[in-house]
Amino acid sequence: MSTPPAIESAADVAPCCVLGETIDDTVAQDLARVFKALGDPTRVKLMSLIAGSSAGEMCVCDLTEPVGLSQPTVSHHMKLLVEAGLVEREQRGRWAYYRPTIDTLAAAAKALIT
Amino acid sequence: MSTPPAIESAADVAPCCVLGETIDDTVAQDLARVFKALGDPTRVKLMSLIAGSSAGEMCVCDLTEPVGLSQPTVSHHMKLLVEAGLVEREQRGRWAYYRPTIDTLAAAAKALIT
DNA sequence: CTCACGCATTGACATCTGTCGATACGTAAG
DNA sequence: CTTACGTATCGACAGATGTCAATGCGTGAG
Repeated sequence: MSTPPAIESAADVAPCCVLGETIDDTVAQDLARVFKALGDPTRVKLMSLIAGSSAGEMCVCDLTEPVGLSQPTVSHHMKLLVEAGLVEREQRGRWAYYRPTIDTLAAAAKALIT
Repeated sequence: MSTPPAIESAADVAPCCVLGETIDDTVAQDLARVFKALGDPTRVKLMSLIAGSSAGEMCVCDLTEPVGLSQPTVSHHMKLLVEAGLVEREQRGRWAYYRPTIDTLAAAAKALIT
C-alpha cells in the first residue's frame, strides 16, 4: 500500500467517529439490493410508471404493454422490486396492485451521501 | 389486458400532463446505469469509504485493504463508478484520487420519486 | 537513463441475470 | 362444479457481471 503523502495516521488511533471505517457487510448488501433493483432500465420504467400513475398504483396487466415485455418477465421484475422494498403488493380480486414504497429509495440514498 | 374495474379512461385522451406515459428509453438507461453502479456491495462500500473519508477523497492503494479484494478488481469497480458519474478521478503524481460527485445520486433518486 | 511503484488493461472463468414459452395457481363468473 | 382470466412459478438459454493472475503503462526517484 505505502500510503501516499499528506494525511494518514487516522487509522490506528480510532478517534471519536468512524470516518474511514468499512461499512458493515450486511448493510452494504441491503443497500446494494435496493440499488440493484433499479439497475435495470425495465425496472426503472416500471417504477416510473407506477409512481407517475394517477391512481398511485397499477396492476401487471397495465404494465406489460408500456414496457413491451411478456407477462412472466414483468412479474419477475415486480418481484425483485418488492423484495428490495421499493414497491408493495396488494392482491385485490383477480388483480395484483403495486404501489411504490416512498421512503425506501430516499433512505438508501441518504445512507450513502450522509 | 382487459383493464380492471374502476378508474381507466385516462389513456386515450392524453390530458395536460404525461401521467402514465412511458419514460424515455435513453433516460431509463441513464438512470439504470447510476443505480446499477451501486448495485454491488463492494461498490457500495467503496462509495461509503470515499464519501466518509476525512479528506473527501481516496486513492486505490487505500481502498483495496478495506474491501479485501485485489487491486485490479478495485480499479475495475472504480471505473464503473466513474462512468456512472458517481465519482470523479484525478491523477496526482503516481496516485489516482477519487472524489464523490455529490449530486449524481440525489438527482437520479429525484428523477424517480418526483 | 534506469528502476521501482501505483494503477489500468487484458484474458479467462464461474456465476448471476434478463428473457421467454409452458405450466401451475388462485379467484371470480357462469 | 366448471370455466375463464390474471398472475406467479419453472426450466432453459444467451448474455452480462465479478473476480483473479498476468501484463502493460506512466510517473517519480536514484
